[in-house]
Amino acid sequence: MATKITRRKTSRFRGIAAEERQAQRRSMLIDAGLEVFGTVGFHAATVRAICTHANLTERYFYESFENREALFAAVYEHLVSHLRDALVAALLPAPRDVGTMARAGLTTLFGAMRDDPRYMRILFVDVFTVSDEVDRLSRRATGGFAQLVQTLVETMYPQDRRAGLDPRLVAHGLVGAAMNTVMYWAYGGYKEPLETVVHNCAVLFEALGAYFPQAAPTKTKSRSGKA
Amino acid sequence: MATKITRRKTSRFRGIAAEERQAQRRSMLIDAGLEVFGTVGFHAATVRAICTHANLTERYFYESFENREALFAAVYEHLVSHLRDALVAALLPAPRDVGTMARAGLTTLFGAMRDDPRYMRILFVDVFTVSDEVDRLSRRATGGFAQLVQTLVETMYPQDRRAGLDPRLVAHGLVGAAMNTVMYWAYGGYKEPLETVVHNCAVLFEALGAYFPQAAPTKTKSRSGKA
DNA sequence: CGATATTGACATGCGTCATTGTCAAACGTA
DNA sequence: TACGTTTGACAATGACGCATGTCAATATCG
Repeated sequence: MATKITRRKTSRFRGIAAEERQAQRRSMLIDAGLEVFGTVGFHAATVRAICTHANLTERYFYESFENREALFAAVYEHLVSHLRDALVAALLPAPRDVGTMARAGLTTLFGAMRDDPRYMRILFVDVFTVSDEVDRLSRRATGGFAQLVQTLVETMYPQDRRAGLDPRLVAHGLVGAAMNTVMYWAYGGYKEPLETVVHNCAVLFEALGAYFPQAAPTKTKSRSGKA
Repeated sequence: MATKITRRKTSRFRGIAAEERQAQRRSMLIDAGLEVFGTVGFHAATVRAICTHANLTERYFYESFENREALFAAVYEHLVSHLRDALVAALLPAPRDVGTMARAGLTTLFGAMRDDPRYMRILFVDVFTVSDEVDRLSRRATGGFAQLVQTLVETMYPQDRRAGLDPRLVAHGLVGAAMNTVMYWAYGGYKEPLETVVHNCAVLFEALGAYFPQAAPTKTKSRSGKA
């Protein structure tokens, strides 16, 4: 063959480096994935539809992602980290009070769901049906949120006040309450004001904080036999 | 062609009437649907696999069901009505006390989930991703359970004690708590005893019963500012 | 300008699965 | 026994979608 090999450093196209162009395409695909997965659901989402939304051809899909499942995982992680950041930002400056913190967190989460209903479909519905691997991903994520709630409860209330309760179970219960509340809200078309929904969910957190059935509160109080 | 037409009434095969045979096949398909949908999930379940499990050929599938989705709907309704019956049976004889009734109901539901984990996959996971029609089905079903909880709460506590709360929202929150609790339990391999899980979930019901932030309880009690 | 890199539109191969159809064997009844 | 019914095994068809490949048009840079 030809002995002379012309090796050219291209690396720039429309003024943008190759690496950055690729990163942009990946980002566009994640946006498109959010749109398509979040509206028609994972199983009805075709690679073609995603690429059409991203204004890219299928070749570029496989440049950034192994397959449809991999894109879903990326979208999912994207949303989770976004929510986690927002949650932390909302909780850090809040007063160290269970009710107030619950309201701050729930306001952030519920607000995000109302602002972008596509989140819900991805975070709470499809994620469990994509694959075992994505399922594990979601366990870690919701476990992380439950961990947050658990830490909050454990910090707020000393050991002796929550005797007989398993903080992990309670935390997952509270997380489930929030999830189903927001889903009900969404299905009804977000009729109720955000504050109302937050309030009705936060009450569960507050009520638990005020009520520990087997507790030995600071003030002597007869433990009425059965709960 | 032949003028004589031999019309024979068969109607019996292996001693069973045609109608009953068909009903049996339908029932076997529902059982197989529970097995396959409940293990690999709806989207990975093929008609062939279902028929294999039912010991029937594909022809008989379409004799009883329009398509895979129709079978799923039938399986779903089957499970829901089963659970509803069990729940009513558990609640009717129970004392009219929120904590006790919650425990009775949760014990029934959680026990059913542990006895047959396939239920969970169908009732709480796949049902939202099958189709819009099945989705509506599920809204009605969970709405029914929430209605039950709501009625319970409204009966137990008079209007003035739940001022500021929307019973529908609270009920959906509690239902979500139960759902996520049992899912966490299942994912962990049902390590904790049933009573423990029930207790940690029932506490949410009880706590709410004992705590109405804007309530004006019968006994005068200083409303200590924050929870 | 000319060579190469990059892109976009589209085609192709491949496998899977739903759904219908074929056919012979087993069965029940006259 | 003889005939129509019921059943089970399996083939045929057609649609769909993933994943890869082709090719011309456009952009970049020496």
